[in-house]
Amino acid sequence: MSELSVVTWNINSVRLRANRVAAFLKEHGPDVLCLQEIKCHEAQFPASVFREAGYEHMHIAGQKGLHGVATVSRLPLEPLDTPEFCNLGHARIVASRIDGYDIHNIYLPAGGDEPDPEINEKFAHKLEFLDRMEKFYGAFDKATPLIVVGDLNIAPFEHDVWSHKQLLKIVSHTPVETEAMARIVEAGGFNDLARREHAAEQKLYTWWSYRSKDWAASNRGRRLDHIWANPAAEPHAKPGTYHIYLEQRGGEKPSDHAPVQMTFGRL
DNA sequence: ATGGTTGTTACACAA
Repeated sequence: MSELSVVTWNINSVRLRANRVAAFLKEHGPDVLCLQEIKCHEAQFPASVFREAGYEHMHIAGQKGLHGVATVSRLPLEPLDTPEFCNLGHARIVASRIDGYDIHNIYLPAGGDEPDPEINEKFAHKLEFLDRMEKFYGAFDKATPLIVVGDLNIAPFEHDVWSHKQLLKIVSHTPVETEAMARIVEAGGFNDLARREHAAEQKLYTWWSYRSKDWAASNRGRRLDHIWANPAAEPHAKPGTYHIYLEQRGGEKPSDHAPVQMTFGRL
């Protein structure tokens, strides 16, 4: 095998959607699946479902009922130290090395409703998390292939939201957030692979609110889920392989996020 | 402009 396909998916409870995930793995067979919002402890993670699907290697950081991330892999996985982006001890990051790539799987804080750190401590937490990411990735060795994926809860560009104008004061698309994200991308030398693959004018969404009668008809989405490659990894990201599995937003009991995939060459 | 839905949990809260 000469390729390493990586999928990131905010699953919004892995226990509730274990069967959906297993069917997805059976149909599409990515090499690596990075899940966010597993919403359970490590011990409650449905590991047998993944093992039976051929994903024997797992790195899980869970907590009771909230947050939680897991990276599962067909290939051997080496757990790495967890970058300390969260100052509240949440299970929001797992770092793993798979086939020579460092893969950081991140669930960035949503940040609450009010985009003012003075009155909303969740937003302050989000900004602190972003600041720590900028410092960490600025110091990260650019020669080590690094892929950063996850639900970053920010839609950075105009066409990453259904209405730029209407969302400028909505958490996930405020200038203070999108500018912080731009600084992280700059510091790490990252390439936002969705935008490497698609023109800036093309609308791209990976999340649609549950609070909509018909998510597909109204299509008021945002691109919150990301796949970034640093300078050592980006040349190995295969052109034309970026994909959003829109159909996973449909069907019975979907997550509010769709899975997103990119394929890399084996190092 | 407001309220709309979902998941985990325990009699709200986070998203």
